[in-house]
Amino acid sequence: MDERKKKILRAIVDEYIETAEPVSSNTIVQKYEPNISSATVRNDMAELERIGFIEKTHTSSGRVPSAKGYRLYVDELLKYDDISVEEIKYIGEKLKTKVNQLEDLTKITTSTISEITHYTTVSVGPESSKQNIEEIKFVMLGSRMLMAIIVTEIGTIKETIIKFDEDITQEQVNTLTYLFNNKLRGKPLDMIDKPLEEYIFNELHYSINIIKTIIEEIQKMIKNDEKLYLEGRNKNFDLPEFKSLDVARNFVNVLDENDTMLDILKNGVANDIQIYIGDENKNEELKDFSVITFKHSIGNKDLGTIGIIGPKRMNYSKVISVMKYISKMLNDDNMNGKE
Amino acid sequence: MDERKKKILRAIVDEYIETAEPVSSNTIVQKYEPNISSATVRNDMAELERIGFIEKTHTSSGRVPSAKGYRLYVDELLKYDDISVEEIKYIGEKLKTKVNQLEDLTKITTSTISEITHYTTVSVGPESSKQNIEEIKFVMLGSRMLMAIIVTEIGTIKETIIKFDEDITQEQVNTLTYLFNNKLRGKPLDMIDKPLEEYIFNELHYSINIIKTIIEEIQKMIKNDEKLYLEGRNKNFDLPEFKSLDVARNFVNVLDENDTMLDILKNGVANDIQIYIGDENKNEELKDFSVITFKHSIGNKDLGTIGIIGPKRMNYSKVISVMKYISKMLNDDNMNGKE
DNA sequence: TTTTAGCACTCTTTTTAATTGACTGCTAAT
DNA sequence: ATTAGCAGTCAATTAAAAAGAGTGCTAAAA
Repeated sequence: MDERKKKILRAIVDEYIETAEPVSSNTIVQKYEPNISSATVRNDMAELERIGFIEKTHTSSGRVPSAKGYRLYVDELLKYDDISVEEIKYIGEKLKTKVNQLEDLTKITTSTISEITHYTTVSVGPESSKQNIEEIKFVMLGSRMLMAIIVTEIGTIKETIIKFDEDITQEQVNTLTYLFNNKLRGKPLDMIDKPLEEYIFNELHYSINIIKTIIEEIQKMIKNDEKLYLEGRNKNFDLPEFKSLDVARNFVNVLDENDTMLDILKNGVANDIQIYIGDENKNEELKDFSVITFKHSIGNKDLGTIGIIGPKRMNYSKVISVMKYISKMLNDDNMNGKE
Repeated sequence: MDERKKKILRAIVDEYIETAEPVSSNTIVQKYEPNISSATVRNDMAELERIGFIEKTHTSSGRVPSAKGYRLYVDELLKYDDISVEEIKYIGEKLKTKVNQLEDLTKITTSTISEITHYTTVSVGPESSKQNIEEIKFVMLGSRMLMAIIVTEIGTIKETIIKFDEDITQEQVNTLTYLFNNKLRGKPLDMIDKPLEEYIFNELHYSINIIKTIIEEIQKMIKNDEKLYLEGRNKNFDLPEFKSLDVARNFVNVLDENDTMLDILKNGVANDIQIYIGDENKNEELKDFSVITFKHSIGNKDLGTIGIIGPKRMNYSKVISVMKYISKMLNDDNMNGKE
């Protein structure tokens, strides 16, 4: 494929991303390649169509990129520096926000990306159950109520309120705290399970209900933690592809049964951007969308994975530029700043 | 206004709520009043229009209810028992869910209402800043990190993580705990303010930064608590009125600048249902919608306010029935069950 | 050999006109 | 007081015509 055809393909994708309308040979000449004639463009377009990079919607329409076309565009034709000074400033402001919790940073990052790219953005925090426990604290909030606080080795804090049907004493709480820490320090969160319940019960012979409740509530909290965080849900509704009821419905469905998105996000590879275009998504309902995921981190602390979902003609250049830039910022800040 | 006219008006509103189409005299005869002729209905409709309860969309169209018509319908023509056995069952199931936090109960109630009525539902918890403090606990999570836990007199628990730029000792934390409790027990949450900061500083002469940070973070948490909780945002999009771009846009806007909804919810009167039909809403953007709010409670514990927003032709009967029923359930449960 | 002007052809979109259908309001009869 | 029946109105639907935006191909020019 010669250089001119590549330029034309890029022009077609760029134009289609901008307008969502099939691109005609004339448009290419006027906006991208003023030195060749539309007939020449037409010849090249015929060839590009033959080898499968572009398609027609009907006999006499302009061309739209095919899945293969988008793929080539993303892999070879794209420069990732599509970010303005204003945007850099804005990102800087947002990332300055002081957060007390790693999760909050992920949320801020998520909403920043959504605001700049205008696409729906989802995220999950770092996988809770694999994190190692540094310390567990139990704080009595009443004779039948406890708060469990777990500090992990990477510094995240998880807490939950636990209520009992019977009284518990400070002394019991102290013993429980000692025993939990003794057994769990340095171990991953998913060590809090049924066998642990039996172990603790055998050691203490306290009311099995209290021990059971504690373990169950902590498990519930860990599971709750893996919830999808979602920002900019309705941003997409302005897009022309959402005039199709089918497309809109699929979109809403995919976000609702959030297992789908969770699966995709969990597939992320550390510090690597993954791009799934249309059919490349495993889920049938995503066939009209592209998903870009990025598992971000500070140093080697996993920060969870962010995913952007938009139409196949999403602005790949902008999205990927912003992701790369934010990732860089997070790591730079870490180098200069706080511990 | 005679009995027959009232029946016809009710029929028109009911029919319009169901179909969203102007109601013709023939429809009334066929579905509601088989023993009178359509000409008679037409005569009555002309009169109902003259006195302002119904309107035409054009010369030869059927009638739709006017704001005044809805008002009469809601005030006088409606029975509030529009709830099926399945729905009662479903509500029962949902309300059985064990919760550790009052806020979670509000969330469950909110989502239940949204699921049954198919309308977008919003809620706020009980006004935090007026709640009285029962106890404050500070738990050290590291030499520069603290968790503040506040238990209020009505039993809600609020907690936040606080990070410092300098070290703090367990002894300092103990003193702070004593001082905070001494000063604040029995006082409302909004007593945690600038004057308190000065008082504590004068007593202790600890690093002003630490004291300042603690107070600010707690204030931030309290403020955060007043966030709108929103369920079923896109339920409305299937309704025919949302085909109008203007209506859809207004709806999205109102929910986004959530101050509007917060204001409305805060206007609630304990255990009373408020209904705002179309123009009765203060906010211009709500002119095509109706909002129904209900400030619910268990015994005399305020549980916050729930609001339902839907088209003017919303199913008032169902919405209000469900609200009343849930309110009853909550209070009955409380009588029989747990403390 | 590559590029281009030009024209016929195709398909969609827009515009216009004609028809149908759902109502009401009124009049005259019951 | 009610109702049958019919003329009149407007919106919605259907049909037909015109306009417009493209392409592909051919033959000439570079």
